Amino acid sequence: MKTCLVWLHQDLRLSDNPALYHAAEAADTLIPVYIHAPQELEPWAPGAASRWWCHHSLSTLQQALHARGSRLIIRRGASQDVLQRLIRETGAGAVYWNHRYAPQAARRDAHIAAWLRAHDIEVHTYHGNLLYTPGSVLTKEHKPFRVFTPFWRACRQQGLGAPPLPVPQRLGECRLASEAVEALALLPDIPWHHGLASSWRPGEDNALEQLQGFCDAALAHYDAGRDRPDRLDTSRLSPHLAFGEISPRQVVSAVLNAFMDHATQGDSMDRFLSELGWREFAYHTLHHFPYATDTPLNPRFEAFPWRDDKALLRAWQQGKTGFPIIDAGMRQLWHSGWMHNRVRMIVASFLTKNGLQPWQTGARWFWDTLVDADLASNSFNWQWVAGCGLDAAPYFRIFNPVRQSERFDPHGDYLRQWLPELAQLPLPWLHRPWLTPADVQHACNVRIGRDYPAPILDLNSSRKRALNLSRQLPCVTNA
DNA sequence: TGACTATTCAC
DNA sequence: TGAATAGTC
Repeated sequence: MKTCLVWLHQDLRLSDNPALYHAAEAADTLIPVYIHAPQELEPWAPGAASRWWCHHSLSTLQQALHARGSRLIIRRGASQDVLQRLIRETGAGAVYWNHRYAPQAARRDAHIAAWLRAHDIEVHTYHGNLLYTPGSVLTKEHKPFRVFTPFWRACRQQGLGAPPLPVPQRLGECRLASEAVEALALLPDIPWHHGLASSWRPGEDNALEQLQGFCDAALAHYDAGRDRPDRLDTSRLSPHLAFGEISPRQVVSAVLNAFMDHATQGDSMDRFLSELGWREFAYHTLHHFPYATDTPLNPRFEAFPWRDDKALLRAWQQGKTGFPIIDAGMRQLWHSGWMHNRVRMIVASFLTKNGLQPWQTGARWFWDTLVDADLASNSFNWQWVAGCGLDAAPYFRIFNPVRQSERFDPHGDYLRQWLPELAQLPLPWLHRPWLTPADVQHACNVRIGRDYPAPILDLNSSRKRALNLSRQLPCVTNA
């Protein structure tokens, strides 16, 4: 009789879950375990929005396992202690899991794997949440790629991987006691989660449904639609991927099927796949440079004179900067735990370049407020915008929030959705309310400076300031 | 996966 | 006078 533990974490799914699948093949008795140990992930323990999602994701996984006669065993405490206790209680001889890549988690897992093996417990680990194994995609000089395009080309040359695994046929019974999900106290005390609940449906079944809906509708014109925050043309799979309710292999597989079945443009498919490629690039980068969560990948930026402006930061966080596209994005984030990717770039450029606030500050706010908060992607993308990341936006690429707003929200629908106080403003002014003539303001029942803030900074001079500071960065040769 | 500015060319 | 283009940060 062989008893196997499956140590689940950010792979809260039954399908295409290699750890679960292979454990089910090998085990007479299978015990799926989730260990709540946020203290082990500090200083990057999950933020408030993530905890909300986690609560619901665990609940649905619990139900899904229950429906198949199994049970999710939830425990709290130090991971090693919990595993040790479970092994003693059950006589388990093997532990299965899918790799975690956040530096703190990866270190802990490596330590625990060594400890288990030293105690003659089998350890089986899998790369179930990535398409390519971090560390396995290298340049000819066996160094990490620092530019996306050749990285992704090298990945694609390896193929898109094996087809997804099915849900294991036989999970078997599990009679251990579990803590209730509620005992983990993941839900916020303030009634902040109403916005999240009305925006999202966590869980594996919903993730698969979301994927199929995207492939049937928006994927065909993704190349053009993806940049429009006023439309629902992105996949919105990010939180499902972040919690492993769906695997990137399943996403790839569905996208390829859609391409075969209907006339999805190759451009759109390649563009969408390359977004998964950026996700891979971020994970591989964090694998090679685990300090990248807090330290610029380009050492020139260690000397950058970031400012500390609490008032500016607060205005940005609250969506009260006076720039509609910034404020709409930040309010969308606060309300729904998510922001359109185009808008993420705009608000990040605004905070770091116009506002000169450190990218780490912005990354931390996103970490706490995003339901899709993902340490690899979040750190990587903030570094990218700030100009200190790999294959980063050059320092001179500074978004103008008004131009971006006009280009990507041409009818102002996105702005009106999130800024009701401006909803009556007609079009040229909606993107630049501070220039609205007094009589128009009066007719539209809004007074700028009273009902909606005047701009907290000057775009022109702050842009020049950022350019000057960037130009002055010392040259550090990157041997 | 920018924006700004000067310059040119067609009215 | 405005669109298109090139050069610069």
